Amino acid sequence: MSTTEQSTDRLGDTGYRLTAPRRAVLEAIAGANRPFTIEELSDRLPNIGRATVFRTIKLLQELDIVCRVPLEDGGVRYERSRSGRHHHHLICSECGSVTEFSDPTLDEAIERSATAASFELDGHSAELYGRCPTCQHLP
Amino acid sequence: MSTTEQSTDRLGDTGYRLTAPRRAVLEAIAGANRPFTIEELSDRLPNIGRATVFRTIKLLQELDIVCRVPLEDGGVRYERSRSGRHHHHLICSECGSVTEFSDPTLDEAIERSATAASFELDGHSAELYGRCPTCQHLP
DNA sequence: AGTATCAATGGGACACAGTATCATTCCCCA
DNA sequence: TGGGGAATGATACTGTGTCCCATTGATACT
Repeated sequence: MSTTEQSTDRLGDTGYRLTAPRRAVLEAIAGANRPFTIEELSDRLPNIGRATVFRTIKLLQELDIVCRVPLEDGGVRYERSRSGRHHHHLICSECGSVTEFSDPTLDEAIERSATAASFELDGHSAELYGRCPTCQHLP
Repeated sequence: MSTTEQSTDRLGDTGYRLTAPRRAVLEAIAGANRPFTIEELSDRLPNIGRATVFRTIKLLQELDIVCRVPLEDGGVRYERSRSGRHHHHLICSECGSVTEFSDPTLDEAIERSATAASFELDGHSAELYGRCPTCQHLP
């Protein structure tokens, strides 16, 4: 079963309607080979309203099908979530690639920090910026 | 010595000019009692161009006098940095307060995650979202 | 299958964050 | 005290995201 099929199933299962625009967005995301902006996505879907693209991406984030990737310069890109679960990002400043990783010890350290400050933790974000293995040896 | 004076000194020491607009921004920041947006800051400084407010905040971030606080909903606020050093944020979703904290074990966990992925780390961000001690017992 | 309901859409206006340009100003040092 | 260069301000522009509202269409019910 393709990832697009998995995602449409997930939409249906959660009570959301399976509309043509949503299918089109899912297909465009499946076809993207690197993190994308909404503008890029919207340009690839000229028959679909920009507001709908935003709404669909928001929905897909809630379903953990897509994740938001905050860049070091304040910009934002989105990427299809590989794991569909909680994770963090390694973001290469050279090639822009985004790698997901999960690390329980990192999450534990975050929880300990919150506890130490008597803070009731709801969620967190952690992004690591640097150079991926491929880009380390370039100028 | 006031925090504003400390900051103007820091500007002078680093070779930046001490101009009237920069002093005004520093005073407005010192007078802010909660994290602010650029719009709010700009509104409080009607005689100062918006571009200058942006430029000054960017400069103050580089000098670790001000820090950028990314919110859970994607919005951004800024706050005067208390420590002037590397730190993370505890952001209360109830009252919007921002608490700085430093935790070497958290930074170490981040470094270990990068190393495990053969990633050359340049920087990172980590924000914790939840409820501060004061807001935990509210409805 | 036919239809009613309400979620979803499209398109434009709007809000907010941030940058680019460029003529003018003014800080600082010699 | 004057010259050079950094800083300013006004405006235009880009990008991200939301709001509104009339219209469409997926789903459930008969």
